[in-house]
Amino acid sequence: MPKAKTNANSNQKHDNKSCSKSALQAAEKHCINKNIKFTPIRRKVLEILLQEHRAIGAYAILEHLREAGFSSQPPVAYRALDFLVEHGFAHKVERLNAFVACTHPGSEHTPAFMICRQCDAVAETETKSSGFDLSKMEKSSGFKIEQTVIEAEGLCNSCAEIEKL
Amino acid sequence: MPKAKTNANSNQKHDNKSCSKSALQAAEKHCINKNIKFTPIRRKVLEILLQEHRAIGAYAILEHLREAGFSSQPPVAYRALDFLVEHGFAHKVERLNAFVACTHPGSEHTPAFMICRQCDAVAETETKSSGFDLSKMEKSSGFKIEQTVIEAEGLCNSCAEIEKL
DNA sequence: TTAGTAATGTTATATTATTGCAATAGGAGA
DNA sequence: TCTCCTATTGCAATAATATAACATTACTAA
Repeated sequence: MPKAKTNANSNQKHDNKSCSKSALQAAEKHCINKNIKFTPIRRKVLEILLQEHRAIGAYAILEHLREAGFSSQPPVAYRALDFLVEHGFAHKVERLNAFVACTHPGSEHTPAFMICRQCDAVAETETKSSGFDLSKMEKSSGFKIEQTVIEAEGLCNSCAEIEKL
Repeated sequence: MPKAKTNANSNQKHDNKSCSKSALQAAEKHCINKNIKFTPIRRKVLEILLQEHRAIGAYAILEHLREAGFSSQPPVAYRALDFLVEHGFAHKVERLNAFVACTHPGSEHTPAFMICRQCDAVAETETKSSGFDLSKMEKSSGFKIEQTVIEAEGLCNSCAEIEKL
């Protein structure tokens, strides 16, 4: 994160508090069902991502952890993030070397991101519903796809409007 | 580049020497036409990428530069890479934090990459011919796409064959 | 020639990420 | 309960990637 912008998505009205609360509960439930451990650190990191509501770097997460009284050495954040990404509660945005909470965890999906270069908002969409057909690429190349990174950078709706003026 | 593998694409027979020579000449010609400066450093970095024939990190490039008698401070490599990427002679593979020579420079295109996790080969394809329809995503979201990162990770044809045995 | 711009050289430092090992916690079976 | 096993956490060090800032040189156009 080179530039630290104040408030991504400030245009969109959105109740982060309650949204993040229910997302945390959903994650908790999911972990109990799957018998995986949603430890305090992991929970806290997901909470941070949900509150932030945009992509943030591991070291920004560490700051939040320190403020919350957790240990704040880099591996703490990276291990929690690995866990969250592995289990689909968060994604890494490669273009930004940053992490974002998943907007529809639990279900298997191939995420695609739209990153606004102006306000840093990161919107997640389903790959399938965005006109991407990975199977086509697999068939024509013989390459066996296991994971994909699909990220578009540009201007979000609001910022594009502003730029027009 | 965490793992340093010996020889990506060792399966594919390919004459790197002559291929890179003609690619360099093409780049040279293109720069003359467009009146942009293809300086010795920039040329050398492109040559390194072409010879390598896979994605390599900036610091690996710096080693090659040092061996070739060029200055080898990080900015040297990053500036040359910025130039090459900006003018379409190379691409950055975000997933690997590494760079690769473009396989069809000159023409406007939106590249997509297929990265083999086994042999580190990186194959570039055209986004359009791979079943991606970015305009769909733009229309449905109102997001104005300026740049895209499309990278698939998995097993290349050869490595998938080997794994079957 | 000279002034302006682009490119390079160099030092330092920022940012992102991992390794390795010790300490601890929590669960499964004797 | 005890003990073993494994997963998690704590911590120190360092690796890997990338940029900032500024001096110097080279090229270019008036």
